[in-house]
Amino acid sequence: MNHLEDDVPAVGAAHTRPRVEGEREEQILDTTVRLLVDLGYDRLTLDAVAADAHASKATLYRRWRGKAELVVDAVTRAKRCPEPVDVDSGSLRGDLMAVACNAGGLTDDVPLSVLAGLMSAMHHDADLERAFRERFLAPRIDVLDAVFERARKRGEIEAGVDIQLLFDVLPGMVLHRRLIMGGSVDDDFIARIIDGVLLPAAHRTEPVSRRSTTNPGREL
Amino acid sequence: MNHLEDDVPAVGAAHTRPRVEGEREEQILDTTVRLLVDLGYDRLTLDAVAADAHASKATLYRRWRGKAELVVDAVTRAKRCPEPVDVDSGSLRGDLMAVACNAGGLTDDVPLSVLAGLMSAMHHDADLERAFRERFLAPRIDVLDAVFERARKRGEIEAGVDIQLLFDVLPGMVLHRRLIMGGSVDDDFIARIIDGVLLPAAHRTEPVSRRSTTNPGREL
Amino acid sequence: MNHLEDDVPAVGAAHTRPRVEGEREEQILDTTVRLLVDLGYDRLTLDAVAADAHASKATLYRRWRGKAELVVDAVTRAKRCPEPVDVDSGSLRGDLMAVACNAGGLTDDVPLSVLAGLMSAMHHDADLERAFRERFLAPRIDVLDAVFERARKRGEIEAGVDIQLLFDVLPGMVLHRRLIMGGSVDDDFIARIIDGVLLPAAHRTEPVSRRSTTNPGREL
Amino acid sequence: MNHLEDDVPAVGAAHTRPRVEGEREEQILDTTVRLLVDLGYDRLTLDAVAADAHASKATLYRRWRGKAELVVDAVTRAKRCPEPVDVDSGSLRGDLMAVACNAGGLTDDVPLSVLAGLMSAMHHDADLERAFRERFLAPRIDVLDAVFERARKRGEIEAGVDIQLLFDVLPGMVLHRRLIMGGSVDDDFIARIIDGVLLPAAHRTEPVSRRSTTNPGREL
DNA sequence: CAATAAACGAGACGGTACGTCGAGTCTTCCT
DNA sequence: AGGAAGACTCGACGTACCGTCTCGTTTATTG
Repeated sequence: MNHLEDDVPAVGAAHTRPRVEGEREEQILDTTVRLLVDLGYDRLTLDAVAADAHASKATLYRRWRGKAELVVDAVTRAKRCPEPVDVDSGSLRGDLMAVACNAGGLTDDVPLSVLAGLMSAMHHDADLERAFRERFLAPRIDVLDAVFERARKRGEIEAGVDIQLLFDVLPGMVLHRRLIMGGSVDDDFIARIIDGVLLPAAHRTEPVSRRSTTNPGREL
Repeated sequence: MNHLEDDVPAVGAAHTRPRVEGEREEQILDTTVRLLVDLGYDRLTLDAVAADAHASKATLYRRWRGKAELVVDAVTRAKRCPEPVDVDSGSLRGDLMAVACNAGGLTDDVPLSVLAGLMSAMHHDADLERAFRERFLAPRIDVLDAVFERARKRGEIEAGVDIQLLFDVLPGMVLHRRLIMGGSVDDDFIARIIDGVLLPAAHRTEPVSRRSTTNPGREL
Repeated sequence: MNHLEDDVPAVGAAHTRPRVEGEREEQILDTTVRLLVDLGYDRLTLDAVAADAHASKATLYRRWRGKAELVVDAVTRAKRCPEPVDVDSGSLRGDLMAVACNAGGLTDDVPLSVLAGLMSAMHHDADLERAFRERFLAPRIDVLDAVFERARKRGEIEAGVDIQLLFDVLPGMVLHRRLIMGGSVDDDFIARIIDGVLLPAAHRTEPVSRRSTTNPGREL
Repeated sequence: MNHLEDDVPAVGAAHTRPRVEGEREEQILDTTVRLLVDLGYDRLTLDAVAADAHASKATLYRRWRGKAELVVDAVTRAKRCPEPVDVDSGSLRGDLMAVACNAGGLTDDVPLSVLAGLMSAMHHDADLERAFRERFLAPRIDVLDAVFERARKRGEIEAGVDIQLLFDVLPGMVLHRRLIMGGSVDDDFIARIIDGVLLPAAHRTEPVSRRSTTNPGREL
């Protein structure tokens, strides 16, 4: 799966006919995202993308390995699907709110519902999973990692706290609320997660004892 | 879609020929689960189920509206897919461990990968979503609700804590770890979630201050 | 295929519930003929017959071996499908007209279009072919044979004429006109066949010479 | 149903890949005819044709509306199903023998058994009937018409004789003998029809008297 | 006159073919 | 030279019908 790597330089583009270098590719990706929003992942067909983007299916398969890769690329690179941006607000809470609620964050509708469609495909397609991980996940992971690292340096995270564990809290809860429980996720819900779950876990002074599982008594 | 509703108990059962009432239906569901584990949701075909269960496709479509419904029913009712059981261990921690790690809990492989396959289908099929919600989700939600309610009565959950928020923590983080991050989830990971995130959020004595932010929005 | 033989005595029939003896059987056959006329042979389904006649499919298959046999029996025995009757009018021409144009003759619509449907099935089903031959064909052949035999005795058929050959003329031409050419067949057409083809062939005084096939000269 | 009309000649033909234009189509038709001979019309399945011709069912349904249309086209155009040829032998008898006994004539096995299978379908499908009539029937009718016309000009057909009536004699009697009576038809039988029935009807000098009937109807 | 066995309606079942649709590959034609 | 157009193979889909089967009921005949 090396199709997704060759990010064409987009050489100023032709004047009359939009070749598939850069400009043309974005049109296809935008079409894909638009159809994706309208139809959902599994009702999206490559024939529809081809017809709608006035592209040939051969062109699509020349650039992308298949539906899943195209969608990953579309969700990653399309104009309306911005990259997450890391903003140093000076506090862990502010950083998390910024990451989660800005464009490219967890409150966006498109990536989440697309995620649902890709999940099953990823399980059986290593290339797709790698592409998804590298192109969609990695930037988001990097941003969140940076946020937690800054917080650790600021002393906002207690010493014994496992940052890897904190990592799953925000995206995991949002995912569950949206995809499983079918609820809506807005900035307020994000704030409640941060204030009610994440920060308490980051701040806890006395580590919870793990003495016994069956009859731990009252103090845990 | 009322196929999933008519749960014919068929306790008396036929003596000679195993009609699809009860016994036969379970065979089909078990076959479905087996193929599901082997192939995954999207590589599962109804032709394969029919052939493997020595059933006719017509029979499958007579009972279930399609692949998604069959899978929901299979994951819900097949013998190897047990219902979650609520065990009162005497403590919130013990209850959560029991709920998450026992059969039918969050560490089972089958339901999670199936979940991934169903998610996209659910978005466009209200009947399927309802069936999934009522048959798969509801019992699990009920158990978790009961666990939290007992904990609240025991005083294990602080007064101002939003239990609805705590609800998403465990399944959400497991979901994220398994489906998005691709990690494995074992009892230890569950324990770390409970001890490191959930219980601190339930216990927190002083609400986290909200003064330290550069971009607080409207006092969120 | 012995189902078609047991022509039930129809013992006065019951008073309340119409068993499949005699009376009930005729209802089914009549339903069959009605649907046959409406739908044609290949669009007729046994489910439809069963539903329409308020009979069980099991009942149908208990009496008849399948669709083809049922249809043969229906066309043969239904009230609206009378047997051909042999009338001695005193002349070959009169007899032929009577046989062809009366009820049960060649101008009836039902048997001919049903014939079309049965033909292909007969080729691969010896039982069906036998049933068709014995029940539908035999009585018609017998009548026609009798007609020609009487004509021969009367001297209406020349000495050297092959009666077996004459036999095919009338039904064959009607069949061709109706099924292949798509034309309609009425009494006048029958008369033209008889007068223009059959009787000349029966009367011919000088047998046609068979000298040469490629260059026979003018006289043949 | 215009699939059967666009007879792409594709004389130039591709040099590398045999598209379905022309060459590929013929392969499918030949496969169809071969299976048709082996299995008969009603045991022929499009799945078998597709598998045997290494074609996709989608391709079959893209070109033909269904089994019946495919078969009509196959019987009409396949290499082993030649068109009837009109040979002027100099006499009516010679012409008829040539038409009936040569390739594409009435003694061929394929068309007749196929005919039986198509008949019922034609009754309910106007498109199919039209296609069959135009593609299969028309050339055969034309040839026979030409034969009779030449005979009329030669004076081999008496003045008052209805040629349209003569038309049905040969194919009708063959049809009846083959499909209904289940007999075999060889060149000798054809000759007997011609000599014993058709030519006497064409030659008759004195119209058959109509006085000898007890039930003459309205002077028919 | 009740008990019993046969025959019934209803309709689910396994099987097979149907006709449709989407994925991914390939060729032709056009710019 | 490279893209649009679209036909191709493959295979799963969901539907329809056939002929078989079981169920529970009704009927006609026995004990």
